[in-house]
Amino acid sequence: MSPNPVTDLGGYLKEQREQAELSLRQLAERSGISNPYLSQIERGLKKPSAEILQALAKGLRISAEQLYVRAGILDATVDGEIVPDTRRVINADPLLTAKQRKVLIDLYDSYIED
Amino acid sequence: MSPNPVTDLGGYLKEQREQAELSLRQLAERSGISNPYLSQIERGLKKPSAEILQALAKGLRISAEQLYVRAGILDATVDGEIVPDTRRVINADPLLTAKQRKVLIDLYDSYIED
DNA sequence: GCATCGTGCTAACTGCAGCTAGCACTATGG
DNA sequence: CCATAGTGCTAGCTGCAGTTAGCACGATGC
Repeated sequence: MSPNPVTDLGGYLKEQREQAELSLRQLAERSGISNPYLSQIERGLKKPSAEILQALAKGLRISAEQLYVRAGILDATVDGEIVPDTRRVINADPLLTAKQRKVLIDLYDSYIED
Repeated sequence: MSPNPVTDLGGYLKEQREQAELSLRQLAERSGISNPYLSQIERGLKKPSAEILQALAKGLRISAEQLYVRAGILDATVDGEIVPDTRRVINADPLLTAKQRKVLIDLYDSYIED
């Protein structure tokens, strides 16, 4: 599935941070937490609360649910969970022209097809 | 949408507990937490972590998501949503890296913003 | 009367999340 | 060569989540 089978929350966070090209301090400031604490979270020395995870998700511009699942406080897709299929949503977006849809879908496919 | 306009987490928990006809100690034991602490949570004196909420949800046989929303660590949104917001779906897609998300979002924005 | 069992609550402690201050290191560049 | 600005990390503290021990009050029952 995922290109990198990261199991731990800290490693996942670090990976996301680096892919977003943010330094520890930058992400910490954007998330409103201290940089030493973020460092400790990434190395698995401290485990953050849901509030912190929410703030980090915001700072990383990703959804909090993902982090909750990683942190083990949300079960991944238990009850008819709505994990919307991105391709379908793009295809159904009325704000896009057919051509734009195709570009986005092609780009998206190039990302997820490893 | 919600049948009962309970605003506070503690009151909501107490309500759920009483509807399940459980005493403080019973729910506390089923959830694996101490009864004084549960008492303080219900009266709003302490605010529980996500782990505790998860345990309480299990003890009450309700979904953790509801409690997370009450606790303000999850945005209510999702299930009532009719037309999913493309930007959000892209941002929440676990198959994408942060960088890829950014590219897609930027491209998407360039399409719809004009 | 007084055991005793159930209810929820208070008091007081422990552990750890999350903080501030500051260190060590590597560029840059004057 | 030293300044200074960036990186991540360690040390040490504070606040509060969550604990155990035990209190006060009502029911039941002998």
